Amino acid sequence: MNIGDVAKRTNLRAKTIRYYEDIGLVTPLRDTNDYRVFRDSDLHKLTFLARARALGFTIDDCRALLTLYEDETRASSDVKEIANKHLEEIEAKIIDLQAMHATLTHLAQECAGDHRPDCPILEGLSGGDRNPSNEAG
Amino acid sequence: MNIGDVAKRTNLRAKTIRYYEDIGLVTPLRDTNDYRVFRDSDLHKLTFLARARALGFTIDDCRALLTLYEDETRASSDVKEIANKHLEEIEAKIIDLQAMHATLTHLAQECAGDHRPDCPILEGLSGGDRNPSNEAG
DNA sequence: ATGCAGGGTTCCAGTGAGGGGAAGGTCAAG
DNA sequence: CTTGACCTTCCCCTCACTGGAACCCTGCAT
Repeated sequence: MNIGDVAKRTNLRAKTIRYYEDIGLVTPLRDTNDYRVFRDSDLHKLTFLARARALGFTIDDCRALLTLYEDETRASSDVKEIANKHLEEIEAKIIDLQAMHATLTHLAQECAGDHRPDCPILEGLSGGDRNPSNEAG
Repeated sequence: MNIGDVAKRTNLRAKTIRYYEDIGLVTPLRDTNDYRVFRDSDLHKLTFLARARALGFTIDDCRALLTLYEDETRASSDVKEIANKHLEEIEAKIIDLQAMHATLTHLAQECAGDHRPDCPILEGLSGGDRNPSNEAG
């Protein structure tokens, strides 16, 4: 199978697949014309990678997960550890974003949003009343 | 004021402040020894930038906000528009992260996490049962 | 045989928002 | 005069790709 077909089946872009080969995540064969030739096993790996990336795992995590995926003697605890670590990072990001959202919503609510220059958003950013992040770091 | 003092007061790193000068967000004066000399107005700008960045605004948004901040004849609607656009982006990110979190939590819950190789997480990633992202794109 | 569209290949450069670190100049204190 | 803490510029590195140039290959119609 050529790279274009693999791209369609995995919903990855050809560029991305080449990149994944570059960094050693997959190693397709080569035809006599230098075209990449993907076996079923390559397709499985790339599908796996696409799903792991869609869940937000870093490439490094994906590499580790792929190694575990291919290791029949793995311990599921190793997989779960990676997953739990990632879950914690996701939670931290959500909390950060929710804090930003709350602060910015508060500021935006107080802003008239008309032709006048008075703007509580700018006042808040310039250090006016409330602290958008942490003042005492 | 030298860059180190400004860094302490703004909670920005010296590297970041130099970068902000590089991309034209601030333009401190220079002493005879080439040291940057920051005026109060520079300090205000950098404080503003630090807060805006802490709220997740991109550098481009920060530049626009800073321009509005300095423009006494601005319309607050221009500020609010940037803020609302950013709020939407934050909301979209939160939704994405929550979806990832839900899927991964579900997979992790079903994983024993012991010495055995059986792992619903890996099965889910390899395309086993549920779709982690969108199957029909 | 030729033309062309639509694959494929490599390589280089850029993204955002800085970070790391080298090599060197400057300043205040002892 | 030396030490250590500053400051300067410069260049490469990050992460996970993306875009584009320049070129080769394939299949089909003419």
